[in-house]
Amino acid sequence: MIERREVTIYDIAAQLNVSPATVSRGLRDHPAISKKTKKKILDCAKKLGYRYNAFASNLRRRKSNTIGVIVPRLNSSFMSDIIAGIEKVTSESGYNTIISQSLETERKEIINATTMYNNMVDGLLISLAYDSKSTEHFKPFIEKNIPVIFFDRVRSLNQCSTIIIDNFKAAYDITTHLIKSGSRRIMHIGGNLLCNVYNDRFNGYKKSLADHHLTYSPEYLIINNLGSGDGIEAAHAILKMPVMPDAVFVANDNCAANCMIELKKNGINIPEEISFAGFNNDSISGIVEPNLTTVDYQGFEMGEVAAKTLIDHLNQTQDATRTETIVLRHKLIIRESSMKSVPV
Amino acid sequence: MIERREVTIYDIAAQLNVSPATVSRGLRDHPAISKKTKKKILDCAKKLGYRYNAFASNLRRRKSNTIGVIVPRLNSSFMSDIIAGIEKVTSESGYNTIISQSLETERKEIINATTMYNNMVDGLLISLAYDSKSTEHFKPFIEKNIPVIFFDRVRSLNQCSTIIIDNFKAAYDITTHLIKSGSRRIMHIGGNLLCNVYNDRFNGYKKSLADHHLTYSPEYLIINNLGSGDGIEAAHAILKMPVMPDAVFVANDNCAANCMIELKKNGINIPEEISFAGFNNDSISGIVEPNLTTVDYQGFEMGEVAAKTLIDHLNQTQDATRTETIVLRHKLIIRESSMKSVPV
DNA sequence: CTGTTAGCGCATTCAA
DNA sequence: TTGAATGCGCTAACAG
Repeated sequence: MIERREVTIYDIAAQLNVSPATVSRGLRDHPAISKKTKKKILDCAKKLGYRYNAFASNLRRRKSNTIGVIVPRLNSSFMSDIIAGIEKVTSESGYNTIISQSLETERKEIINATTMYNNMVDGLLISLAYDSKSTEHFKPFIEKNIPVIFFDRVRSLNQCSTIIIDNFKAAYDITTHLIKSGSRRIMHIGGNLLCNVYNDRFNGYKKSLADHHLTYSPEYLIINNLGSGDGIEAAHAILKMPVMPDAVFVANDNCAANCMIELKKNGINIPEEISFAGFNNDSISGIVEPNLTTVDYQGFEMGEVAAKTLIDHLNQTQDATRTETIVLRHKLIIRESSMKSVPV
Repeated sequence: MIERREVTIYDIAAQLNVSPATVSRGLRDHPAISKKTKKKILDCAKKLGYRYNAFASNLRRRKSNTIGVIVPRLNSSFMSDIIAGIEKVTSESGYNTIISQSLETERKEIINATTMYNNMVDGLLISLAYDSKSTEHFKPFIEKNIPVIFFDRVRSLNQCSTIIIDNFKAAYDITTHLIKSGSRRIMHIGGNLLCNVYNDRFNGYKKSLADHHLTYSPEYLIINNLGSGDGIEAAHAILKMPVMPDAVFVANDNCAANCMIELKKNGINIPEEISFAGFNNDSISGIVEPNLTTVDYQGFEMGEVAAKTLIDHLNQTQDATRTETIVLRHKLIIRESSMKSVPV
């Protein structure tokens, strides 16, 4: 592999008998350069096969013009929407975006955060890993005044804004809906309670039970990773219960759908015997039969808002310490899986 | 915002009365540095709040230690698996990974490729956008001897390896299966035929028809974007046909499931009246009723193989021009959606 | 095992 | 409107 030196602004400058400074300015469309020289420079750059060296520029300017994004996984349509929303805003504002996934482990989250720190992202958008407990890895950012914004899976941290939905209320409402539809023994399948999202959903569920004079029973609680397999396992656990629940509120659609299907396969009538409700309005919720009652919230919008908030922080040279919590709206989608024929 | 100078290896060197070179080496765990000095350096670095400046290093070394990945969308579980596979391999080999999505447009693909080029990725892994026709944006990489590897959605290009599955054969086999199960009027819903993946599937389908003495009829072909909505639209198109097909082979599961459900809602019996087959073995295929016959191929493995191939290219200083085409295995998953009760 | 030295390519201040 | 000069922070010869 022949390692030739890169074509630089010096090469262009030499060709054109101008100074490197002029070339630098011309390339970046600086106002104080005449149209004519600008054109000459651009043409020559193309001719020589010049490529802009982002490292040199970043090193010199001590910033990267890049926003870092860390998410637990990229594989849900919800996350993908969020990222599309983020990218829309950042690219419109002239930022690059680098994305990485923690695969739900704190270990990888820390590595990713460190890499981003060393690559001098101008700001960080993050949705936390399942088992992420520490916030140490964000300290360096905060100390250097690099804004960190949490979305969806958040942790409260001074100096950090957060973008969320009202998981408590959504869970409260969906549980209430199940109760109003005639269910009394309502079970919950949730995720790790260290995670705000699942903790809030769990608490909303409990509160609704309490407000409707139903006793919460820990036997009707399953905490798992909310994957497809977990849904199937949960179904078998339910089948073995001495008294089965008459409704299940699951903290995500994928797990809910898998659990429901497995129960159906085992002869349970949905929703007559057991009603179901999920969360996220994944496309699967409209495919599974009966269609799944769920909570809809807009990932794309969440991404946009997170990115906008970050860019606002970046632009306000002062008052960068202001912290906000933005709560986006959600809505209940009632479908057949929770429509018991039994009247209230 | 107070802009203080960064803590550098010089600061550490000064504190410790050693040379910057020693610090540089100590930090990077160079073998020729005594344990003791190494420890001193690490401690001091921590004390001063030193951060490694990746730009300076990259600038100096003229490489980034980073692999770029461009995919059409991040939102399928299949893509997410691929990326997880890629990340596994690259991170084990000490590379960073930057991911971006083209959102199925050539425009964004070009922008992303250029950004990666300017950020001096050491190699590029790419799955093409739906409407990507040009290959101009890869030329600069090839000229600079930066390996570009295509996976799944590929285009043949000198100097570029490709990782694919045998879409032709998979489609051929699945069509043959539909025929053997008693279907005669087999329809195909596919994606943009500019894309190898969809083109091959279409041709495999046609070939199987021909080999089994069935005539291919363009009226039984729908080309769309294979989204959920497209599946529903296709269902309505089918309902309006003077003679409905008795089987549909769809180029992805999501579209297939949506189409099938919509037909069911309109009173069509699946698979008795119309059999269905999809592609990808998405989780949706095991949820929809009847479960969807499909083609399984391992995204994770594809990601791993793509990344390994790339890293091989990077490591072989010579013979970097060798190009390979790797075909991964796939397998048919036969489920109820294609099990007509009608015997052959 | 450690130090000296000289850039990597660009942006920016100051001067013209 | 342009040029000269300097340094961002690190690494890799080469020389001890």
